[in-house]
Amino acid sequence: MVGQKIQRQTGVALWRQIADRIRTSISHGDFDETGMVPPETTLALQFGVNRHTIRSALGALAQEGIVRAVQGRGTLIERKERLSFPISKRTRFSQGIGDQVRETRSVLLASSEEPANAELSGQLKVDVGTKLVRLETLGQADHRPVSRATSWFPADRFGDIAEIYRTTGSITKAFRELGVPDYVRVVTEITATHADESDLSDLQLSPGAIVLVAQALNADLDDVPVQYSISRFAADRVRFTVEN
Amino acid sequence: MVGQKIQRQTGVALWRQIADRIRTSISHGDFDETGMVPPETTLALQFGVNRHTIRSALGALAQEGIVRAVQGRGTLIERKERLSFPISKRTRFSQGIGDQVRETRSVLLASSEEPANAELSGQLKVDVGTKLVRLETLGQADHRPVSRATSWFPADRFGDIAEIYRTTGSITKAFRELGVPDYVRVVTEITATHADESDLSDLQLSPGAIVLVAQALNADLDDVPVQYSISRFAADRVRFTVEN
DNA sequence: GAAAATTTGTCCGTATGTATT
DNA sequence: AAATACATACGGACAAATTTT
Repeated sequence: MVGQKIQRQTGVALWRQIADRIRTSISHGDFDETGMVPPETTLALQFGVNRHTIRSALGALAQEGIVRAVQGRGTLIERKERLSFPISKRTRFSQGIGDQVRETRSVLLASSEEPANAELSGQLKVDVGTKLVRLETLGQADHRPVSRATSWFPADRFGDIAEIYRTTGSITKAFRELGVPDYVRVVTEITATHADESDLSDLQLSPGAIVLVAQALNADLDDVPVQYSISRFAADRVRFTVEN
Repeated sequence: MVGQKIQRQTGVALWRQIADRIRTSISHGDFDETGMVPPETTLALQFGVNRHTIRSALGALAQEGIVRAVQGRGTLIERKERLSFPISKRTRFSQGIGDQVRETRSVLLASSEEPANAELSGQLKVDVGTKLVRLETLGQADHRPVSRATSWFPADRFGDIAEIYRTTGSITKAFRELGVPDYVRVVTEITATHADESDLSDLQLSPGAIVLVAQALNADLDDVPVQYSISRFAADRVRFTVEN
């Protein structure tokens, strides 16, 4: 918690910087002994700001459901979560975090058909204009959203994948039904950026939050690309682990 | 460039959000045809803000050395960088990005000895209190800082690593001189957070920027841990790629 | 070369958000 | 709760430099 100073006049309000730092500390387990955030006056002293500013920060965290202020007692930590997502040859959403949460679920938000543009054709190794199925999905762990993904599949092989996914809630099962018994992760690209508007609503984030973006390519056992996806994770809820 | 809307009253100033988006577009190659950013009036219309707000955003990017405004002509793109860092069994700083830049260099910022705490002892598989060498290093590509790392090594095997690293500028070479001909990446954990004060100065970032944090464990060929490191990368300058 | 159009630079003022006291 | 100071964002107007016509 200590260490870095708060920056003024940077385009990022003090209350937001402090909220981000406290959120990180909570997910880091810094306050696990008491289960509470330090008193507002203590935080104000630590961060070198006025207590009002601390209250703005804690108010934002309360809005996110991370803390709950109780008059006379203090500010209780309601939730601290940072799921670990393994990235490997056999990366799958539900299996990877299955042992960290009670229930994982995938929800189909939307689906459509669209022609491959330059980027998609390059990734999936199809001609530009080839028909693709696009799925918009939401990954949940214990009823809380953790990832929002857009996936593309060649329509000739996987034209019905939306319907199968809707009923099974699993890409792996949908692939199996469509004649792909197994698939492997070819490459994953990881970047980070600020949350955009749809991240905010889909992942239930507060504005200014950070999202980890994973662009992944999956191929069948003959090395033919079957899925290209762009997944966005709430950075303060997940961590990627690459094991070699 | 299009897509997400700009968020108001979120604690993150509009000019900062816009600067982040333009920076991403530049590194994405969106303006490669002209080598210039669109005119301020065009951007103002696109983002739905006043031209002055666009000027604040472009001013921040000019401060970073990414663009340069020329009266009467437009705003020229000076530099577009997003280095790709491969993460694999044989991950090394200089080799991985060697083909993307002309020159890579590592600089030793500081070194010290310290006893292993609970976390470090768990990672390096040594007893708590075991003497470790800590190195603070800065990775540069073409004279621009890209990563800032803190590394720990067991002092019994690598007591002199600081001195050797200072002269060679390479962990790989230092290991070799100290009897470790080769080493492999065991695991890498990736998270993202806001830049802290030392990130800002070491990586020459503007406040509010995002850093990708990679916690890595390296082991020798007998699977004995030799290095645990926490590296911080400017998120808008790098991308991690995991190839399976 | 001259005029027009385009684009960045600077100035004024006003309203709102942020942070402190 | 209120007063104060500063940062942020907007709107308009004009100047200066460059490109286009």
